[in-house]
Amino acid sequence: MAALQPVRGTHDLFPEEYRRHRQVVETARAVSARAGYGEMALPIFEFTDVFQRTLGETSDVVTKEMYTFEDRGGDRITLRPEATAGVARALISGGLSQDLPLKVFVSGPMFRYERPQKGRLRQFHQIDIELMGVAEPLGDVEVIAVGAQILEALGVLDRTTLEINTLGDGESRTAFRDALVDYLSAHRSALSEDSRERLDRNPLRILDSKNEEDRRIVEGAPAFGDYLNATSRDFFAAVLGGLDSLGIAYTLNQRLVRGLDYYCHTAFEFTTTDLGSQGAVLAGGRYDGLVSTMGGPATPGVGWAGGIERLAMLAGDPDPAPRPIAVVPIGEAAAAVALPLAHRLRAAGFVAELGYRGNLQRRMKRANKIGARAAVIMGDDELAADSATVRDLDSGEQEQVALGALQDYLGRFR
RNA sequence: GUGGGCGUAGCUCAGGCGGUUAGAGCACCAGAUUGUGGAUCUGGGGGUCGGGGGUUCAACUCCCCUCGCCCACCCCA
Repeated sequence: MAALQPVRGTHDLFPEEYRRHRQVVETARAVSARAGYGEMALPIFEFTDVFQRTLGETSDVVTKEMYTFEDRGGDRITLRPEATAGVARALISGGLSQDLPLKVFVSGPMFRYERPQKGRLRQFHQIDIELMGVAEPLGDVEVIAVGAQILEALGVLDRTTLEINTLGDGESRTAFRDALVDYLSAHRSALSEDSRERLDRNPLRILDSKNEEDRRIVEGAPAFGDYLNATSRDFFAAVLGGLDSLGIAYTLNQRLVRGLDYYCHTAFEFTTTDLGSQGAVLAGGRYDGLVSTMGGPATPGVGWAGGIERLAMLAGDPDPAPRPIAVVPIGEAAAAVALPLAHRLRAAGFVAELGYRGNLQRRMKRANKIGARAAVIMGDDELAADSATVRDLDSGEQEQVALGALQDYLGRFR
């Protein structure tokens, strides 16, 4: 299109819609703060290496989905596709491994170079918490519980399902992966083209295939549970036990997987069926190998990310904005008084709107349109009496009030 | 990246098997109402019919390309 338009997959958020986003972020910030997670800010871009190093063998594919470019100094830069790698990098470069556990809340824009669809933009927004330095299953429980409390506070928990699985520790996962690849290789010719490729690249993902024939084959595949060693089984049992004790409902889903090697133990997603095929609203897991993969000291970690757009679509309307008081002068003498009056009202904590032009009727229409709760009308008559006429725009009743008593009187409209 | 659907006013949409001034509702502006909003009535502004090219005497309409949106696939670190 010739006309000016935003870059594909990006979106303007005007105040009305942005309030829905703020509701999600503010709720998440407040709830996570009660569990001891402090908000931090991260750069919106990093050296490409920061993200690429966390992607391992699948990087060929995933790199194509990153927003990457070369800056003027010739450095390869990537707009962050998620927050976890940035937190891990900050932990390493900030020397924070001396001061664990690290408990942080992050929110803001993320970028992926993908074809947009419902709930999936190129610039999207996430909330995110990370708990680093805690190897105990209690950490997984806390992180999931905070997510559940946020969903509850947003009123969407009952429209989501918590799906959970364990990937076990490294030993278990390797054993399972080998068994799975053996099994699937025997059925290679029957797999879909996509899955034949996955078999080499990211075999666990085949468990999640939407292809019907694939699913038939997957039904006969080895089960993850059979390959878990005692350590892994105990860990998972402890996580589930913690959730049980908190009354957090979950569904075991053995097809819920993560492709990369540093993931281990718990993987979970809060999903919904209300958003088409982009069903995950808040998802995460344990990543004990991440920090060392990036070159830092071995540091366990667990966390999640939630999609703000998706959560905002599910959540109800946010609390309405406070309704303004409209200051309505009639004539120039009154206008000279109205300006400082509106200023004083704002200083006193009122939301005050002073129109910019127009006669009384015009200004009253405007006051109605912006949803003003009351109008403070001032003309020559009121000025002469050092007063203003205050009209309740809901009831239509009005009363003349001395300027000295005005703020007090307007208190009823807060 | 692949496949499908859709682009007409700020918004939601109608329309014409190619024909001269392109419509409605809502929204906006003005007036009825020169010190009173919401309701009603009257009038008004606003469109290169997404963009480019082609066919034609004539294209918003047909054809091709392109951009964008939506849906599914892929991907989901």
